[in-house]
Amino acid sequence: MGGRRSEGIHMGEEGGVKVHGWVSEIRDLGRIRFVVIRNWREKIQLTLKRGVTPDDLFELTDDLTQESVIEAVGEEVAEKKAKAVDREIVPARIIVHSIAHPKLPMDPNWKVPAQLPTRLDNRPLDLRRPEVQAVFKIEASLIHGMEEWLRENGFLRVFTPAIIGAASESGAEVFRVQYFDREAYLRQDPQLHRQLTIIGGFERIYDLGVNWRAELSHTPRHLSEFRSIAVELAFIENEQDTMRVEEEMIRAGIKRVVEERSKELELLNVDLEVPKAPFPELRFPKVYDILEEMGKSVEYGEDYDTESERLLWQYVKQEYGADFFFVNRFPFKVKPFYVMKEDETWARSVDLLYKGLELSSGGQREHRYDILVSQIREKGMNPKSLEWFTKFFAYGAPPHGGFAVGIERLTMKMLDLPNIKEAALFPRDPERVLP
RNA sequence: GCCCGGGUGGUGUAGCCCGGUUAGCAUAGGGGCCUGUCGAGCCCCAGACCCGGGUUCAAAUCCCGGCCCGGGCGCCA
Repeated sequence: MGGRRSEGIHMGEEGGVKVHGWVSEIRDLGRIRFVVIRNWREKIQLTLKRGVTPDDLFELTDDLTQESVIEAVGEEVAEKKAKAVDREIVPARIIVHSIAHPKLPMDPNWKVPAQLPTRLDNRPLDLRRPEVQAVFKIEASLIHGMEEWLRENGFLRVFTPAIIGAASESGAEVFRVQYFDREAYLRQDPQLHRQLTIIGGFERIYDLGVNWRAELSHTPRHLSEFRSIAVELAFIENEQDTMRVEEEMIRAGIKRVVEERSKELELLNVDLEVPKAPFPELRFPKVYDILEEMGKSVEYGEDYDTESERLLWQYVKQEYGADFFFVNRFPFKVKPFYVMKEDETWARSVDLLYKGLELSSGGQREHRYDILVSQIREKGMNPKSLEWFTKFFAYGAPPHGGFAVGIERLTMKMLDLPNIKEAALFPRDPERVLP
């Protein structure tokens, strides 16, 4: 406290409490007036009575509008009569910080629900809703829990570059940026630099950061800008080691949410449990048989589609009662050059799916220089263009692997949100870069 | 990028198929009444058919184009 903000507040000899917030409702009954304020913890009702409350407080609150920002000092009512609030205060003093324009572009009280585009156009007002704030409180706890687990297990947080001089993988579209007199790109994934950090002798790392994809995706599960928690570890036996880390990290994140966000989960009507480990693992080529049994035909050696992901969830739900599951040993031909092959056809390449949605890709990476370069050729790429990356594998690379979990996707599925944009404060998609 | 669906007061919707009233309702807004409201209540007021073209005596309504939005697919986290 202190400074200009508390000027004009005098607690009085008898003391009192000080509250602040955004005006949620004003109910004027003539001789009595109620002003309900909300902040990110609670709702508080200020009760003003004619003849009891000083007249200047009535005059002050005459001009109040919904969403105005005020502070108040007063006596807390011990036996509050107000039902739908956490506290009731009889104010002795009110400070108005900001009068809101009376015509709001949407209603944070949600008497008339707004559509998602309207909400996102007016996101700062939308964010005032306790249900919306709950999503981000939960997300923060989720990340806290995952980071805590990683640190306790010897992982070091690192920052890898967001601007890269060469498109990091084939496939996903990249955003081009002007980099002095050259062209550069925003990273789609911190993948390759995590590997180079491993080669730099950092044995267990994670990078919590932003990724960009310039895909024209119009779906409820894609963002042009998203965050991932990307883990890489050295001296692994095989891809199973990365899977164990991934499932424990996720369990720790969810455990934290369950422990400290019960109020928010209840508000969102979400019944959350920490998933059991190990997560079920499905493997190619058996995946084709499972899908065949479920009436879905996918050509042997090819990748599956979105519908298959949902069918496989249905399968593991029936067989194991699980929402999280791994799919391992993808065909090498559908995965990037850097994955480690198990044999000629299949790779130690692992996806983690949650409720039928891909949450992460990962697995064991190829660390042997000659094989890595030959895999680049096999992909029809020019080894020269990737030399900036591959050359360091010639100077000592340990066996390693990792994964990158999409944070908004994890949050969305955990809370059964209908759209991933609900899990980003200010989401970016092909149509939206403002606000 | 391809395929579907949709744009009505500030917000959310009815009306559109089957063309013709003052375009209805809720909520927010303005004014009034009310001493315990809590989605407060009651009375009054103001406020809208995405843009352009076409068909027609007449278009929110039918047709074409554009713009915007949502969903499905592909790609991926």
